[in-house]
Amino acid sequence: MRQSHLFTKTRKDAPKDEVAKNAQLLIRAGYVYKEMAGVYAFLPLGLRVLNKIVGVVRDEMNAIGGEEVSLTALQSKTVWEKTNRWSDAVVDNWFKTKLKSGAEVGLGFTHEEALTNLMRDYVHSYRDLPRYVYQFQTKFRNEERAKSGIMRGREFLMKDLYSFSKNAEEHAVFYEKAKQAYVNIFNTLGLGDKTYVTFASGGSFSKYSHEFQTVTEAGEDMIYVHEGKKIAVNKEVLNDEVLKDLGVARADLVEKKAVEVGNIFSLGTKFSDAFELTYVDEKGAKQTVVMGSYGIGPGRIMGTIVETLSDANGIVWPEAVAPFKAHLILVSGKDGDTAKKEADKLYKSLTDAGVEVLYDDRDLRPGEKFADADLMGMPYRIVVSDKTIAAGAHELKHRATGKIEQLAEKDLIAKLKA
RNA sequence: CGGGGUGUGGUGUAACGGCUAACAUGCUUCACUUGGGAUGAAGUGACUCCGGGUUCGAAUCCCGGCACCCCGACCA
Repeated sequence: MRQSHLFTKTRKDAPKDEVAKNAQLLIRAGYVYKEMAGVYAFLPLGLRVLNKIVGVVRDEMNAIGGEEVSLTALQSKTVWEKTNRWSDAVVDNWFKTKLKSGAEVGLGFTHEEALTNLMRDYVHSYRDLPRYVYQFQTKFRNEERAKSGIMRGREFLMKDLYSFSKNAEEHAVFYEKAKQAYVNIFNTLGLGDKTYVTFASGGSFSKYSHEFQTVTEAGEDMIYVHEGKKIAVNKEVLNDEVLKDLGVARADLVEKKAVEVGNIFSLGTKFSDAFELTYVDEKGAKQTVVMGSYGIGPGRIMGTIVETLSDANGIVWPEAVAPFKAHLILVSGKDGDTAKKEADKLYKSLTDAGVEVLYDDRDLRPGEKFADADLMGMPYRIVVSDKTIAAGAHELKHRATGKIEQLAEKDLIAKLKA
């Protein structure tokens, strides 16, 4: 993409009402726009990042047998009354509104009820199970206080998968697969080193649930990390019994601030009981479906990546989520034409080779372009100038390390294609 | 929801109750420049969040509202 075709621009100053680093950088670099507190629009670059994250998550969900759907944001009162979660006394962050008819509807903050209700139409026999159904959907939560930029909003994208299994054993097998899939996701997204499988409260159907917590000062949770085992315990469940279960000593745990980027939860038969989601087994006996839920927030992950990986000059995207792999910078020479022709040519060669390139073809001085490139954070920066032409090699700079390489065109393309 | 704070050109800031609301940046035009947000010139752009009040006079003081930020609580 030619940068001259991008309607967003970078800015030197962050708006004064943003304190969170993720929001400051994402707004300055033109990735997001703040509509109101806790509500952000994704601009062309930001949407590309979000979609990259979604793609990584989708691949892993499909790999463990997920089937993607898209449920509705509008939710009917009657469905939620079956679990008593329509009540404002029980759930205090509903966004509720009314149809013209006067009927009450809510904007979904999660979808256990909706999907369990839906699945009754399709699950009748043991032959229909297990099923793993997921979606990427905008959730609405009327938080009393939005904060931390895009990391805790009132409207946000979430991947939620729900598992429907015949029994606890079958559920447990999938639960472990989902846990591993989440580990894979955070490794691919560049957060693996800082993300810990964290033991948290399990509710009434299992002893523990598992959160995926990424260590960052921008987080809201306090966790106790065991580096050796690469696990952690949420402060809310830290006690002697838990330590014994995990086989760790309190002295080996280090307290850290972290943000919950994903969580997996065994639901047991809580929802299947409420909706009478049952099936008939091989012997003709009626059984209740055993469920689990598995959430992950792509927008929150995007904010977490910015919080944890950016530096003084701006954002540093991991390759898996960068909107473009490379940022091609044209430095106009004295005649203003030679370098442009060369950069145009390289841009075409790279895009023809399938490399995602943002081409800064704007008529600006080099300093401004370099500053923009650092701020926007593509993994690789290529410069084409009279200097590089004279040297007969392209200059490739790694955003994360600052390392600079001189490469012939074919080597450059081969490297970026990889 | 409790507590604290802030609302001034697009953005960041300034202005004692008193001159035509200032500076920087952005944007437009011209010149110059082209490896780290250069330089010069000329322009553009604000009912000082909204509504009331006090005063000869309000960006400034008072009351109400709205918005935003921070701390805490909450986060099924």
